[in-house]
Amino acid sequence: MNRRNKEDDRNLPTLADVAARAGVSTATVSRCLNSPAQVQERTRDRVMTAVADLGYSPNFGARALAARRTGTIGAIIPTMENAIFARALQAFQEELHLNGITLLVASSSYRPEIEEEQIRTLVARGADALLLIGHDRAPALYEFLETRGVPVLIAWVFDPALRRASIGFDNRRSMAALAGEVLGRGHREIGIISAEVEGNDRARARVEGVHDALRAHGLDTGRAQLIETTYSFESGGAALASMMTHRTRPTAVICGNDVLAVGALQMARKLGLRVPQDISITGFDDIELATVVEPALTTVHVPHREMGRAAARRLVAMLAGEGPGNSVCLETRLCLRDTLAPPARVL
Amino acid sequence: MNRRNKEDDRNLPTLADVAARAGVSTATVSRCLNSPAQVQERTRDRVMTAVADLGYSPNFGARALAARRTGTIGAIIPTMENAIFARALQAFQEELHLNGITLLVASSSYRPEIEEEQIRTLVARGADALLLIGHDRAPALYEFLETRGVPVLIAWVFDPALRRASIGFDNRRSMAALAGEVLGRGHREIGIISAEVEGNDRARARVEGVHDALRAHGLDTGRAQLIETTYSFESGGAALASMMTHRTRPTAVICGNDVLAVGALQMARKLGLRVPQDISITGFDDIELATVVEPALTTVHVPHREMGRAAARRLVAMLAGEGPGNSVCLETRLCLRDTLAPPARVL
DNA sequence: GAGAGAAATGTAAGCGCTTACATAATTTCA
DNA sequence: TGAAATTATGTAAGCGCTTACATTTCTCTC
Repeated sequence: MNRRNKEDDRNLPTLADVAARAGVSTATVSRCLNSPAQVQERTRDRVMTAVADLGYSPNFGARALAARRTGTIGAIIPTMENAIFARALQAFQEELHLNGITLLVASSSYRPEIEEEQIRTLVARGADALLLIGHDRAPALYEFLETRGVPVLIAWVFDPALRRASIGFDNRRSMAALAGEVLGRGHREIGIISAEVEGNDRARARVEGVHDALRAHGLDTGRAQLIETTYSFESGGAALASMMTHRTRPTAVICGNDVLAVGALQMARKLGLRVPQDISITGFDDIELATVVEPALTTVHVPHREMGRAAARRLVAMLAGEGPGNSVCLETRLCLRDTLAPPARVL
Repeated sequence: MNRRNKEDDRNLPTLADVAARAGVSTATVSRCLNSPAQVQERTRDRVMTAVADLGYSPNFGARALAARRTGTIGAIIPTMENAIFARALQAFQEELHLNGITLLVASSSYRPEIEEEQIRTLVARGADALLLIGHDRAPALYEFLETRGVPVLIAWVFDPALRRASIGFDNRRSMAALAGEVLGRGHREIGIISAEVEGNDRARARVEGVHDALRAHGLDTGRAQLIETTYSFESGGAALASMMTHRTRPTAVICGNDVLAVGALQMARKLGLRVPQDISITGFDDIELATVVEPALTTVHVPHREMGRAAARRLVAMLAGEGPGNSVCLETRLCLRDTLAPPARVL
């Protein structure tokens, strides 16, 4: 037996109330709401009037219980404060909405243990499917999702070697292309400022991309000074400052993302270095910031919005029973702007 | 009778399975999960072992139906692409998570009709409570929420005249303070670039704040040229360009938010105007962009994160049965940086 | 206009949990 | 030591929907 909270004594109308008022069975009302085409127009009108009169709105729990799905999809991203995730998430949500699906959101702050907890939480909260960022996570988690029958789509990465459904871009190849531009301009002393690679396959792939480019130029990967740091302007700045204290100062600093790059850019200025004459700096992502700073940042454009939209469509299809299908690789685009130039002739 | 999707033939363990395995009743299992203190330790251990062995996870619909609450709170914001909303939402979500509550997210794209639809959707999706931005919306919507018994908290604004629970800041007074600084430096030809005020009480209040300041200086409010536009760099730039074609060109342009201000700033540069020597520009919000642009933007700092966190706490309290309580007014802070200076002596 | 087939509607059995109330076990204390 | 008070557990009645299947009603076709 159920009682209602003392302060919640209202009695919301139920399907049965609507049915009674419209003079039909509850099944008919349910059909009016879920597959109107099945119901004769005259009947439907009567029912919809009753719905409106009563101010009826279906009970979510009951519906989810009976239908065995909730019409919600969960997304777990590192943080919404990062514009790229926020932007993709916005597109993702808009597209889900078009399909009558609601978005459950959680964030992991780049912490695997929090992400794991969030995955379990969202599943327990009835997420019919999940969008996750990157492949890196414990196999047990994938097993858990598998046994629960929750379809998962991995975004932000494209790695044909992994068989999971994913939609993203080739972090490694994109970064290699950018690094190729840097090396092609004659830079030999390279610094890399990366997000922490532990549990972050995107960051790792980008670093590897730089290494690929070095190798392609016949250079030793050990030659590039690598600093891993947290995601913020300050960290980017601090990393650059630290690099400049080294015996071999880099002539170009390749950053794992635009935020680190802008932080580095500002620090370079503060240190009296001219960009790009004294030092070149590159980013990754192409957030708005990249074109607002002076000089405009050379970076890699990632179609975040498109990725969010496509991810939503894919998940909807997966829920509709289509198999996971192939992984999708979106194209990135080099944005050669003003922070990259050949190194000064001097040494 | 229910059938499962053909491709979904798994049979997840239920409470009854756990109960059977642990040799207790379903009630005891339920208690172990929801109020463990009520169960003897020995029994609880046995139950938790069974839960782990079976990989049990409660069915969300059933739980929501029986408990008459979902443990989710919905938030509807204009857009996540705006860093200020993303940031507040991130803090909101983190705080909710601490309280075991999951976040449902929807966005309205600043469109009242979409917002209304989203409100109804989130309620139908079982949101136990709602966070909304601003007061402006149809009374029928508030009535709907009232009859459904869904607690609502309004964020981003503080208006003691309205009796709804809210947590925000005084947009009008904050902007009046900033505009006061502008006028105090001798500017008399003022331009205002605002977000569209229709259905946006924050934008309206900010414009009124500028008017307040004008009046306080004994000036006619009609004196300020007002352009309403959409939220983007481009719009801000276009608005500024348009203002500069007027017969009386403003010596200071007060923008409704930082994004418009940065857009205006870049356009000013493009037009060959020096900021702040030829023209002063101010923003509102203090997003990261404000300190990254050159010259750094004079603006109003809004404690977005704090607002998000406090909103979460408040809603949790409301769900716990505490009344709506008083509205909360957070303090903003003037950030006088480099885009504001006295007007050139020439005319 | 009878019979077959299609379309619309009704019947009722769960979905898997929570919790009021009943009952059993344990503790307390005079 | 036994009655009362306290604590732990069990019983079972829903929560409000969806949908398989049964039934009724309509539409053709010959």
